[in-house]
Amino acid sequence: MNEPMDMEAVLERLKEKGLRLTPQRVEVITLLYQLSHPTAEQVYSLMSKKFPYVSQTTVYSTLKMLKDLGIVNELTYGDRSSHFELTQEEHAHFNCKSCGEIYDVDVKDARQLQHLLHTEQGYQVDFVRLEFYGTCPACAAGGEAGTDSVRTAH
Amino acid sequence: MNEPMDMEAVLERLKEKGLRLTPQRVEVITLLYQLSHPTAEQVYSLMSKKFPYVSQTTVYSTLKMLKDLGIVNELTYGDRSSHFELTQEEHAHFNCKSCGEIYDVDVKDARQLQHLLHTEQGYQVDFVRLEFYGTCPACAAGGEAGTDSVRTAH
DNA sequence: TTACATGCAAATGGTTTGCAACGCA
DNA sequence: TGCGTTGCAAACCATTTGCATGTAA
Repeated sequence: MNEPMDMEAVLERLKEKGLRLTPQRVEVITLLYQLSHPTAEQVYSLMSKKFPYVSQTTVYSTLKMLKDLGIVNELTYGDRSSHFELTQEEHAHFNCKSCGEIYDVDVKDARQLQHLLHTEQGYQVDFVRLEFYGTCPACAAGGEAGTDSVRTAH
Repeated sequence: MNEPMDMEAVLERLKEKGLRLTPQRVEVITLLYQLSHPTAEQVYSLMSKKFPYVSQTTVYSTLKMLKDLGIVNELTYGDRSSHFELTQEEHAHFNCKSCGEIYDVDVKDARQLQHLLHTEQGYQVDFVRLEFYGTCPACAAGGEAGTDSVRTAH
């Protein structure tokens, strides 16, 4: 499993960008290293123990800043709130419908992963979600024909 | 590419369940066949042309019913609203960051897909999201130890 | 005549924004 | 002194809910 960049490198990255390493920001980052895919609310709740006067605004803005820098990744599911994780390459998530935990799993061989997850690790896979993000051929061709209009398919 | 079940089969499925084939429901289903991964708002907006007095409530409840029956799949992204599609097996999505379109793509060979998407179809893949849903080994072992508490990881 | 559906309006709740106060560079 | 940062409160907005009305079997 790939590891996220270490915390010192993250703090260094912020300094490079001229961003201040406030106690609140350091604590949000620390919690991201300690927790498994927390929601903003979970980060806020735990921060409140050490910083009673911290605001949700600060937690949200810090998470947004880290996301914009590519340091954290936001995971959205069907439920209301997003989950956050430190960016790592080459991994997938296994979401347990029973306990709700989000597990990081290796994805060296994506094709066989679903099968191997079951036979070797005991995960029962009901559903796989695979999303690609990037630029489509039409847009890459310079068409810049982007529209928000609804298009038919099928 | 796998196709979704045809519309007559969907309507038959509702009848089997004792659900009424109201004009509103038939129109929502029809639009799901005509549109590419629409949001609830897009469905509502287009329905309003044919049914001026349709309510958002009906659109949302119909989409939820279809989702509960496994007929439609809900896709959540970082932006606010969910997108809906008729359920199909063995396919992935390519989300164009330039035009915003969501493309269905084949995923016969998930391992090589990212590479093939680029070399054979011209898609530039920046990011792949792969999510598994199911039951983890601990829960499958009958522990039913599910909690909503935050757990540490890494 | 009863259970299911619809639609209006209000509530919900995660997230964002406006703005004044704060504090490091 | 200036600008980035914080935090309170209000706004935002997709979605859900309460409830009265409508409708089909």
